[in-house]
Amino acid sequence: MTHSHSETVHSPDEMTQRAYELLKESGFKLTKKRRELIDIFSNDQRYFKATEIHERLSADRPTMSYNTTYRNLYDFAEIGILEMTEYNQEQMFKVSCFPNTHHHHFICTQCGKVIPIHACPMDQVESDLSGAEIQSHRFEVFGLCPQCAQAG
Amino acid sequence: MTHSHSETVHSPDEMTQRAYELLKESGFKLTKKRRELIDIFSNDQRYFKATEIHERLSADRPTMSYNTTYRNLYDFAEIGILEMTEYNQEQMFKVSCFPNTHHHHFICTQCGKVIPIHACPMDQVESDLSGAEIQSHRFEVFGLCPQCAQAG
DNA sequence: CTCTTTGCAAAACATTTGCATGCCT
DNA sequence: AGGCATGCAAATGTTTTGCAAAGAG
Repeated sequence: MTHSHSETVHSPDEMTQRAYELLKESGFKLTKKRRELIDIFSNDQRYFKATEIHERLSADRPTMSYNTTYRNLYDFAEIGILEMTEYNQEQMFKVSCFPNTHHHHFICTQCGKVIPIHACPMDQVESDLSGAEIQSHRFEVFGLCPQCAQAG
Repeated sequence: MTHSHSETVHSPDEMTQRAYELLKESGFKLTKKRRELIDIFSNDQRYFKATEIHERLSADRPTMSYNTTYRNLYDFAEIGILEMTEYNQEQMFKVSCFPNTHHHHFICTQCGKVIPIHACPMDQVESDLSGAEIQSHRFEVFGLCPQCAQAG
């Protein structure tokens, strides 16, 4: 086990604590199901499909129902516990990077792992967009991570 | 009517001809329904929802069925007649930019209009991604276009 | 004790598929 | 004529909703 990209990989405990704080700040209750959900994301800081999450939660323990899973995933994304994006025609979820400095991601389309990208294109675009009201931007690079590229 | 961003707005005829060529090259037949579909996109070079397209096709003429609409939208995206992206939790479609030089877009989240962005961040990211196999990238800026910003 | 969260079931919605008929080339 | 395109209807898959019961603070 090497620690590549250790700059953005935090310990499960750190991520879990951060998630609990965000729940509290936003007035959500900390339930057993939510703890299980947060555990999955904290222990594997990559992108998951909603169905993958639901399967994991159903594996050994009593199932978390689909609607509760979805409700929590989307709620968590809204309050900043999770990052959400879409690729391979699927909605994907990952625990938010922490600390939350602005950055972008390379995302492995096979395993969901991310590699941080420090360049941000926004400083070069303002000139093209005078008069427009910028709300958000998205910059993502997709491909195979070094591990998946070797395996394939 | 001013011609802002005229560099990427081509005449409906140009877009239509280009679409017909792409259909032919890819072995698809040019049907009446497909011509209607292409007309909509050529005459309004912005992003549309699939449902919006379907409604337009159903407005005065005999309806194009949903499955034919979807089949064609996704087929057209695959052969390069359309560009496809996702925002506001919806799959959106727009006629491809022509000529097809590499660039990115500001997209108005209200009306679907686009403004080209000429900067591409990819030249700055390679160093972060050694060992990875890059397949694609996505860079999009969202907000309100000058017209929608003023109206709102 | 109160209010949120959860489960269940069903609804809503978007997309896909199989198959018979119809239309381009 | 032959093969792709289309419509219909139904299946699929994902996300949402309403409501009663259970759990957290």
